[in-house]
Amino acid sequence: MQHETDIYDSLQVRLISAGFEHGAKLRAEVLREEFGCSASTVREALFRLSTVGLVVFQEQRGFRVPRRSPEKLIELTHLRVLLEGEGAVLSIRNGGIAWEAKMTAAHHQLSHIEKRIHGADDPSEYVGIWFRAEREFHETLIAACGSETLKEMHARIYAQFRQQLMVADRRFDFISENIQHHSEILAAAVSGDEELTRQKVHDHLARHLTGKTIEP
Amino acid sequence: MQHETDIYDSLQVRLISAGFEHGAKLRAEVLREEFGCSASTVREALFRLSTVGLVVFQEQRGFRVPRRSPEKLIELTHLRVLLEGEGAVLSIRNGGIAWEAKMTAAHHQLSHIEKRIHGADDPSEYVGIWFRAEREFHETLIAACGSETLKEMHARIYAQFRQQLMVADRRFDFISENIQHHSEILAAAVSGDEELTRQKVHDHLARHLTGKTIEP
DNA sequence: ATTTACAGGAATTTCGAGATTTTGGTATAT
DNA sequence: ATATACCAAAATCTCGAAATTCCTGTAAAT
Repeated sequence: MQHETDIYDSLQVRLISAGFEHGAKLRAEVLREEFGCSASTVREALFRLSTVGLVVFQEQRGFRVPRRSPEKLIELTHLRVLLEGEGAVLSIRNGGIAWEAKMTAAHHQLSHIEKRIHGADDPSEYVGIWFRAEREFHETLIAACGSETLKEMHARIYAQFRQQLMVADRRFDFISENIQHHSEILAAAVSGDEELTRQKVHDHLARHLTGKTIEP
Repeated sequence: MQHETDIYDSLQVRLISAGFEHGAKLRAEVLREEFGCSASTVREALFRLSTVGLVVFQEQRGFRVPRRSPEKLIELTHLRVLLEGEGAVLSIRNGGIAWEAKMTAAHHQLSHIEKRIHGADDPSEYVGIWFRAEREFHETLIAACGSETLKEMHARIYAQFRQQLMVADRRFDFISENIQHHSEILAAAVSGDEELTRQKVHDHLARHLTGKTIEP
């Protein structure tokens, strides 16, 4: 049996991985069929997603996928830099060897995938797997920060960030840059240099701070 | 007619201003009567509040007011310092004269109330009005940061912070300290000294970073 | 005495229909 | 031509009851 929570999760995945058009209307009656449940159940899930920012709710006029906007992406990027930088610094202080090990593991995994994408003819088939690995890497970076609240908040910002970007570039033109970025972040983190880590996190995301990432 | 949103707002207010016991169960059937609506409507509001962190939801076992915990308060304080510091710095850069004017206005209002509390026999009657003024002051501090996302996030953290504290000290023993803090923040902000402002925001909240603010 | 099994009752979750509101199109008036 | 008023279709919101799950206290078994 499908639970409300399953529907919530399922919708969340679709919302951050190009499962819907930007600005599309989300009609509970329609989604109902897909999940084989009643409209009110979908409605509840959508309501929750709206407080998370993945869905826009307007009184008496239903739910929508948020529109893409350069400004929003800039704001989200700014917050990612802030939260991820802070989380990384705290992880450096509290994480110890165990965290460093997890970091290198997560990086190994990610860089393996990124290298394959780099040499692939059709990178688009890697989209899903790359998403997971990249998220895992960034979550590991702040995993030892000691604050569940910070991690939750980061997860939300990350999700909205992804939703805004929505595989802006399926050809992965940025991938070779990214390989470099990720290993620099790893190196800085493991070396224990707090300010350098912050800097590298910033540099990694800097291209989204210009407002030129999204083409209409 | 009462709208779902009204119920949401109403519950939010009660949740952050001692309207419920910590850890109390929130039964939709019970709250239903209070609002004169159906249980499902209350349920939806509670669901939304759960994604905001003001209510804890557990599958198949309903809703609760979050328990008080020193760790949580520390985490929230840490994030407040981070977000409010960042927001203040951005406001300094973007706010201009208009923002400085609003800051002095908000501070004037707040300090007026705080001085009255300082000299009052029974300060508890000022609780509500002080809450509003204090929130207004801190919201104004970041009002010109230019990021709606940051402001939203700060509002959430602030609400959870208040919920944890829940008028921990109704006698306002801290009030004279606070008067000092708030004017130092104002002075630093208006002077345009970014690092000093960050520092003053930190100092203002520092006593909540020790884990000693909440007594069981 | 402690554990397990089994009710009966209480709370939660789901559902679909009815009430309310918005939307879009058509007619009328300025 | 533009604006306003009105109406029907469609979508949203609310409700109370049915279905499901959890909880508590009692009885039986180890």
